[in-house]
Amino acid sequence: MKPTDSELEILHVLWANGPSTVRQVHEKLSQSRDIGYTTALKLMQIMYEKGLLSREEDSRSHTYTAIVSQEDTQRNLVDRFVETAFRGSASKLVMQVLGQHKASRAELDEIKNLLNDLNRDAGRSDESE
Amino acid sequence: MKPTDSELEILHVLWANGPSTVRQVHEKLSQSRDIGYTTALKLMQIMYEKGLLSREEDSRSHTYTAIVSQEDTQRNLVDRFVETAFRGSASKLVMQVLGQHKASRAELDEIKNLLNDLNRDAGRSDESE
DNA sequence: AAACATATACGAAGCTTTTCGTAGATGCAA
DNA sequence: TTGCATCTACGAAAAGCTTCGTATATGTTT
Repeated sequence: MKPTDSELEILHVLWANGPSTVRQVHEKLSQSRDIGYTTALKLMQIMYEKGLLSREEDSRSHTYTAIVSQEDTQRNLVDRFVETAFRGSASKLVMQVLGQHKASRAELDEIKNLLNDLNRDAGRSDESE
Repeated sequence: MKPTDSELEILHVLWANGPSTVRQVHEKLSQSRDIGYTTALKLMQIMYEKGLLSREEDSRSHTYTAIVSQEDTQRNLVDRFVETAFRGSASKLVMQVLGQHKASRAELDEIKNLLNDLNRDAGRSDESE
């Protein structure tokens, strides 16, 4: 189930802040763009119907929680994106991202470390061919 | 101008094969999914109106060409994607992609080389802060 | 020339996404 | 208890995407 861009905004708020009411989510969203309260409400209701969110009915308002995890969601999104935008070539995507976005040295080091591990694995499987 | 998923399919065909008629594009698309001829035609007409494609009117049919380059398009898509899916963190995206997709040793080496260059740059700008 | 194959143009239906207005319920305050 | 603030529910409009049917033009074949 692919969340839309608006739904993704809401998921990010819930992932960052944990279970929240519509009001809380709306306040966060308002910081970065113009959006009506009932718009946020409607979005979250739809996401509830879709099974993206769960909710607990408190006395007056509802508290919503993201059911889908950030990890799973991002993995799915990446899969689709690699497919549609890069015809399945993940390494092309990586090259593109690294080329056009700045990263701190710490981040680059982190990526390098991961890369070293992967390189060992690739080496192993290459030898077996 | 963000191409839709369907439009991206067509762009990929044109990028790979060069200027093509609707029939040629439709035949390529048919290999991977069910799509009517007039559907492909309509999509390409819309893309022409949007300025994504140019066309040359031959005697009987039209020959379409991608106006937007693959590089520019992918750069734009990556920008949007980093923003919406990873809240602007390009390195998170890279880590995610590297973790979940296999790459050959050659590809990994290529990425590593790029990374070394970037690391030098990051080092330089770090020192100036 | 008549019939046929194949091209484009066009309109429109069906769906999804985003947005908001309005109505009705409910807790709280005066 | 009456009214105010605030909540949910609901409907619906506007826009964009995808799809295809039908009409019409135009080469090609017989």
